[in-house]
Amino acid sequence: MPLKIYNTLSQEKENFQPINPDKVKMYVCGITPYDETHLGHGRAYVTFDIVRRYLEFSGFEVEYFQNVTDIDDKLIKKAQDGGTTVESIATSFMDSYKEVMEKLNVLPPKEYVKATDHIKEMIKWVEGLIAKGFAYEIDGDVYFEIDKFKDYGKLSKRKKEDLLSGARVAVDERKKSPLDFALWKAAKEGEPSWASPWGKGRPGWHIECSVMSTKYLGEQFDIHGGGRDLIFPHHENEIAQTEAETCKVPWVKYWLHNGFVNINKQKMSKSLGNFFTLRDIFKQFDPMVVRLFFLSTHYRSPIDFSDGDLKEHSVAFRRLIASVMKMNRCLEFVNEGEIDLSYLNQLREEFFCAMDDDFNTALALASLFSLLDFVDGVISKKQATIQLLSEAKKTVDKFCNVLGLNIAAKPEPDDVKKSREQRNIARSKKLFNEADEIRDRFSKKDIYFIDTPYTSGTSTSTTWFDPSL
RNA sequence: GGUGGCAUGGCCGAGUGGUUAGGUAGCGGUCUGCAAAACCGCGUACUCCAGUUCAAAUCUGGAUGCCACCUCCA
Repeated sequence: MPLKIYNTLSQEKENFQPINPDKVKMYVCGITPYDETHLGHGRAYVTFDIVRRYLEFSGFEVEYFQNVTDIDDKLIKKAQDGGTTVESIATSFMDSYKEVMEKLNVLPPKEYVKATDHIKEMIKWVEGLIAKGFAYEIDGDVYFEIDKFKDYGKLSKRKKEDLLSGARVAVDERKKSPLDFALWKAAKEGEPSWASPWGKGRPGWHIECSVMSTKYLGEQFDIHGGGRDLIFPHHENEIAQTEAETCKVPWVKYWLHNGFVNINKQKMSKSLGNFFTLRDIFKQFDPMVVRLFFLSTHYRSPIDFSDGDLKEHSVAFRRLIASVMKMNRCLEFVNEGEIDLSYLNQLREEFFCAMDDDFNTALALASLFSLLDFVDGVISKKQATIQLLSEAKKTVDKFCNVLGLNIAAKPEPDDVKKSREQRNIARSKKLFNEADEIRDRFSKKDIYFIDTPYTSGTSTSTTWFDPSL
């Protein structure tokens, strides 16, 4: 089954065929590092991490870039209020972002490209648009003239008239159309600025993505992603200015947008005060639990967040870890033997079908859990074989790798190992009080001993696991 | 007002024109000394109305409700 991807541009799932058959070029709108990384960022970048991982798994070489908007109004304001510089704020929140992403097991892009490193290219680009008649300057500001670009609205499916009637913004009378957007903004007193043909100023928000994505990926590339909210105006404007400048259509072949994180069915936002940073959430929940929570809903649907949901996924994640540990341990005890692997093959097929269908991770998870059920059942009936467990393990590893779920077994700490063995000796001597005491002592520390039916001489296949990272 | 989307069992959440999603919670039972986050069994759900069809929760139309975007935002 070919990979199908929902394209916002066509509003349909399309068979995925990159421009170059072996290589996928992908650009995702990154953050403006003016505050802590929140749940919404987590969802977005986990989504595109899945896209990237699955494309790589499917045999493509993926070239993935993400931008950093390290100059903008919010950063300027924060710097002014805090008596510090835009640069130091941006650097520190960017570091924090990278740390959080690493915890979520999000693979880094090839490069995080910074807007402020590309000012010259942006100026050149704006000059080009003016020369081609798509842009005009007023008092040091440069605007893109919407009416010159015929396809305006093709991504967000909006007509200019509709946009005009619904406009909620105060209209700047100097602009030719209220919808014209800034390519270059004249500097106000005390703002960071760069010299340009139109005086001191700084780039508008949208131009950086056009300039940097085409610089690193070429004038046409495969995938451009971001949150749903970016469809309009950000991505719409990017298309206008890019296709106007390069005359190559389409600029981007597949547009992907992830759904939002909601709190009680409402969009999470600062103004509503229903805002959660990942750093805070990680104090209570393992990052892999958060990742599992994201994966349990299709990436384009809104996902409602609550404490209870994370608790449910904590249980599910523990179960996953417990099964994996059990599998590993039993592998040391079981014998050779032929066993029918057709069910495993079926689950593999289902898993990859699900992923091929626009990255349906929620459905793919069902295959993962069915596999755990199957293996746990076989173990508990004492019918496992080396062949089966090693195949199952390989499969679980593969699934988890595609999903970015980190299930790597931690080395067993010395005290755990010692106590586990001690407990087994106690059990063999039928000193059950002592055995139970040991198990209870560790379960209080969130470390669990689980017995399985396999034994070999005096040793037993009791395993341990610690569901935290 | 315009545009897009959603309504599924206690909760979360996939999906298909007729056959078990899955997770989680609950109930009953089982094994192993016990325990388990283990095993076995248990829920015939799909907003409402009309239509298409042999058959619709799945397609069409309408209604109702909810959400998002149209302003910085993942």
